[in-house]
Amino acid sequence: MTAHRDQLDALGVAADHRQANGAGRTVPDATVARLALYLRALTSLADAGTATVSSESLASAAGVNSAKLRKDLSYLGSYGVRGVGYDVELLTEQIRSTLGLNQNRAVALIGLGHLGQALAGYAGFASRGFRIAALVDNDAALVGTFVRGLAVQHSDELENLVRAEDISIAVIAVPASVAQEVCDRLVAAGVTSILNFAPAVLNVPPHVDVRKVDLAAELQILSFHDNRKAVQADIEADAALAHSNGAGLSARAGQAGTA
Amino acid sequence: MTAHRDQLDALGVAADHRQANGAGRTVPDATVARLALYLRALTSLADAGTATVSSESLASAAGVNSAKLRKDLSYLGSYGVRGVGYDVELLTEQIRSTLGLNQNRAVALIGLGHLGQALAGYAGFASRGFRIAALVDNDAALVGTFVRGLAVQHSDELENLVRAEDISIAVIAVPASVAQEVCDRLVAAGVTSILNFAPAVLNVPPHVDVRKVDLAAELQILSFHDNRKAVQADIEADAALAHSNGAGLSARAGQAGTA
DNA sequence: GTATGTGAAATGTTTCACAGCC
DNA sequence: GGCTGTGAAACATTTCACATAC
Repeated sequence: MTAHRDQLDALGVAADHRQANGAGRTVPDATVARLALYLRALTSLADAGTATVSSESLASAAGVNSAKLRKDLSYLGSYGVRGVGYDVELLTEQIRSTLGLNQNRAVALIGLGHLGQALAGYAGFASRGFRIAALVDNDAALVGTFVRGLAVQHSDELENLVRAEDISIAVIAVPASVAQEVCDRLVAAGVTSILNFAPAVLNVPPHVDVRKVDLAAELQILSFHDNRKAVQADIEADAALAHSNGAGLSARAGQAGTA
Repeated sequence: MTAHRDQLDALGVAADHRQANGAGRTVPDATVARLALYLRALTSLADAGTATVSSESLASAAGVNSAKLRKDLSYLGSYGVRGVGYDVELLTEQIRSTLGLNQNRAVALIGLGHLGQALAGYAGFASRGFRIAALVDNDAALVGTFVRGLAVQHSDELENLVRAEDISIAVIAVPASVAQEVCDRLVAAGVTSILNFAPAVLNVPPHVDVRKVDLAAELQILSFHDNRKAVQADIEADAALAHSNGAGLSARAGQAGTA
């Protein structure tokens, strides 16, 4: 679990050189995660013909508060105009450049079950700076079929494809039982960033980044909050009851869903 | 292993609640997000026949460090035995109860495109405490078809289904353009927790929680770090070069930026 | 007047390190 | 001896509030 933080903080020498893309500072992780949101909001503003936007309205379009947005943008540099706001096009360009999206990065997608097919067809990838350059599966029935104009290749070809297309980012959408094996092969072939949809912990060397999306975990987190709301509602009902008739505890504490 | 700032709710919710457990403790959001991971790790330990586990090995199975794991578990109460470790079954039960998973919650899934189909078929939902109780789409070609044994209903039925099944959690997997409308209807029908896969910001009243999964945003975050690694590699190459022949800038790899 | 950019304060999270218990 | 549970320190993020610039 050596993390990025280490790499980010150990930049010392790097500072000067990185100004190639206009950003001289180190950008906090929490900020990086939101830049993608701002980008999406900016794109829809641009589509609507807006040329300039205030931190207040951009923040609301992205679903954050304006102080946070301004702080975030300040890490990229000073691209707003006081009393006016931000130029939509300029800011879009700055964020794209900070995220490294100006190179239309090639991405490999491993696993073409329903989820993989959904990912392959997801318009957002193409429109937001990524080109799916390789589709790989080990199911003979899928190999050779075309998904969005690209042929599915057999997994034997994985290493060749990664090298031929100079792919550094891969998406894993295979069953958990084979995720680590696929991961190892990707890393050996030169992939350095992985987005993992399999519900499994991937072990990788320190120079490789893994982000994971765990669908069931997301629901469980919601469940926690939902449960809390139900319990809270019960407590309030009890309080009201105690007030009105001096009685005590509700018998349904812990059983949710009544509200 | 890797962790950016832990990503768990980097793009997370707009909610700030704390739950009172049976004992009255509060569980931090960052901890809640990890409980789901621990649960998954515990389940596979149980399947492997392990009865007791140390914080060290559970942490490594879940991909976190052991101090964090112990701190997290301490918010639930004191369920370990010093010198020994944690009882797998007991701890599983405690986490399930904290997350409110002991009621097999009914979930509605709206949108049965590829992503929706993948979600409907995702075994993890059923096995991890959720029952998909309603499938809804507005495409006439899909209505009446069966997905995993459950009939797809027309979206006109949305409100009826939510009420009939007493659904409080919904998953939105529709195009961004109709996401807000679907969301409004869900909320009006009584849904209080939403997992949103559409790349759109949803506006909801304060009593409703939204978590979002933005697939393109995840890739963009990886892209940022990948880009940084490439730049770093350039810097090191330059340094080496400067050492060996006193020259300056490398033109290598084309990763650095946007001239 | 208006809206950005940013120090400083408040809040949240992770890590450390060790007392306490088996 | 080994491992949990937890205060306290270190670190990271968010919010506040206002000086600064247009």
